[in-house]
Amino acid sequence: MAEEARSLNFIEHIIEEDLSKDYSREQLRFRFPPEPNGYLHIGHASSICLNFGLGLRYNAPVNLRFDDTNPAKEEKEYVEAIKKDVTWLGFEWDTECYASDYFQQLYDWAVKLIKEGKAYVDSQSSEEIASQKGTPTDPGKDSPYRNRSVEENLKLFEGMKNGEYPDGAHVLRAKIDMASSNMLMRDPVMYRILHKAHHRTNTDWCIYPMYDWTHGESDYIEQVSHSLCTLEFLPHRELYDWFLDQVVSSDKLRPKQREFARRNLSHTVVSKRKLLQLVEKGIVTGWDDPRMPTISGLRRRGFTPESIRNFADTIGIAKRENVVDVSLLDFHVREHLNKIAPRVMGVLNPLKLVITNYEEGKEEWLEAENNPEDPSAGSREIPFSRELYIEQEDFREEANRKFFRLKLGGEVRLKNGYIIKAESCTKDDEGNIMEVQCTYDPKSKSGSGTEESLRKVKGTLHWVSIPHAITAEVRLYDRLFSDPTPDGHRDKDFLDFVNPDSLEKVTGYLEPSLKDSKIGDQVQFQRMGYFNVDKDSTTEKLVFNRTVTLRDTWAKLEQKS
RNA sequence: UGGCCUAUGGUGUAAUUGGUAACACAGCUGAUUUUGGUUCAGUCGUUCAAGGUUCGAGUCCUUGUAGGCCAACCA
Repeated sequence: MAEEARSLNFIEHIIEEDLSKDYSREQLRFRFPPEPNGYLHIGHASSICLNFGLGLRYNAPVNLRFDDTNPAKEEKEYVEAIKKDVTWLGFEWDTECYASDYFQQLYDWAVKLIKEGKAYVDSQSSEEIASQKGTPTDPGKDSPYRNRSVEENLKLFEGMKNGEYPDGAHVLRAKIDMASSNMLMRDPVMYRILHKAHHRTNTDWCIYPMYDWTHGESDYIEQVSHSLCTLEFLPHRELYDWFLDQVVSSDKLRPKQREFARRNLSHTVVSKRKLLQLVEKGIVTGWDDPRMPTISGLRRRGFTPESIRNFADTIGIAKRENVVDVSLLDFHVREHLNKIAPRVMGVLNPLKLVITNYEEGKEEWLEAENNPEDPSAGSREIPFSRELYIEQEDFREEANRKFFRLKLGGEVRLKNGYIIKAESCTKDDEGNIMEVQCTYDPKSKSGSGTEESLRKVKGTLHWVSIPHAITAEVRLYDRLFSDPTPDGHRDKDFLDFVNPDSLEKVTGYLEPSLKDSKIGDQVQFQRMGYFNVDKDSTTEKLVFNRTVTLRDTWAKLEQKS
């Protein structure tokens, strides 16, 4: 229903047009083609949501294809991590494919090109080849090996395949046009020699196909109808089509490459090289550090698949450059977590509060609803006693009317408990407030229905009973970079913008119901934000991550004044 | 001294394909609220520039401007 109300993005317009002309719905097929050389990040999430979203929309299969043509960089470990991330996001691929499964077919086609005089073995060094390539404004020069005979090419290529030559001795090049205005058409390399074991084919091959030669042909083999990639591949399209021209038969579907702009997120970087630097320099603890923009980092931080999918849907897809504000991602997690996260109370910056007219040693169990957004979530009981913790920020000796919290002589409600009045406070030698003494109105108990309980007081504070509180390590995260576009400055390195305060660890005092929390559990610490239980948690020590704060209009007010 | 892509509020994306510039976020007001949360109501503000075609242009044409991509045996 909602889907029909949504307007189409430009890719969907292309598909609709194809459908109205020469494509049938059954022919639609998509693919998500990561190279297994690193972890997926939020940018990949957009691409995943685009391709799998299209699959869902058109009821078309989507392949997960590993573009594994460079054994120097790729590992099985990444394959597994990628599969886990895609699955976690909530998508199901039709077929798990590997470009390496097509090595033989690709080789056979390459032989065909050689026979047709459309490919040749070049025996120069990569430097020599590069120097002949020309520049975007100057045409290139033909290689001295460009006109080798078919027989010689065939023999050399087979020798390459059979391991008769060392790395770099020869390459196979397509014979296209050294004067093309498109650099990629200047006799691109199709194969290089690489005596390196592959994570799937092991040492079966010592020549490996290049991206351009592999990608379109893989799409063709899998009969992918729309091969979607990012804008920097636009110049590759001409070559993609040229390679396809060499093998396509008229009774099969011919794939189309179309390009969209990659989504950039403010206050973050996504290039693998830069992410790796963050890990290697110890700025973060690993690829799944909750501050990382990797899928695994976001997962650990407490982001939900739904929130990431909604985010991707909202930002959409287009062809212009963009920097999406992270606050939009925050919005989507809050939106989802607001619906599903149970409310609990936890004090992160404690200030002792003593209720002087509350009987010493007495304890009461107060009923608290688990989620006002979801009545079916039920309620639980929380202990109340004479000595409590509240947040330091929730008490001031003096404050103006805008301060809806506790001040001397002022009243406030303790959430799910009683209305209290601050009477006095004690300070240490330096003037720091150490304790607040207050009185409570015994008839004002929440939910008791008495006249006193119905009284409106302006502020409501969360709290925790000191004798009942459990402690936990709470990790408070802030954005990793202080600049919206850390890698967008020519004169400065992105590392110059690392936010030194992106992680703060505090001890939290939590209501005892949290004692049996499991790794991954998500809760809202009322008035503080959404948190989840980190994988570092043990039975002895709970560790919480703050996923995101609550919207905080008070903090904004404070900042202004 | 090249080729190609792009240009819509602070941000991202739309616009029945030439017919009232809309949606979300952010911002600001107010209401509700036992979370300064949520929810609700309202508000702010936009077609890169100049020409042209047309009854009518964000959309088509021309010129300009700005930004991006292209010279890995990476993907």
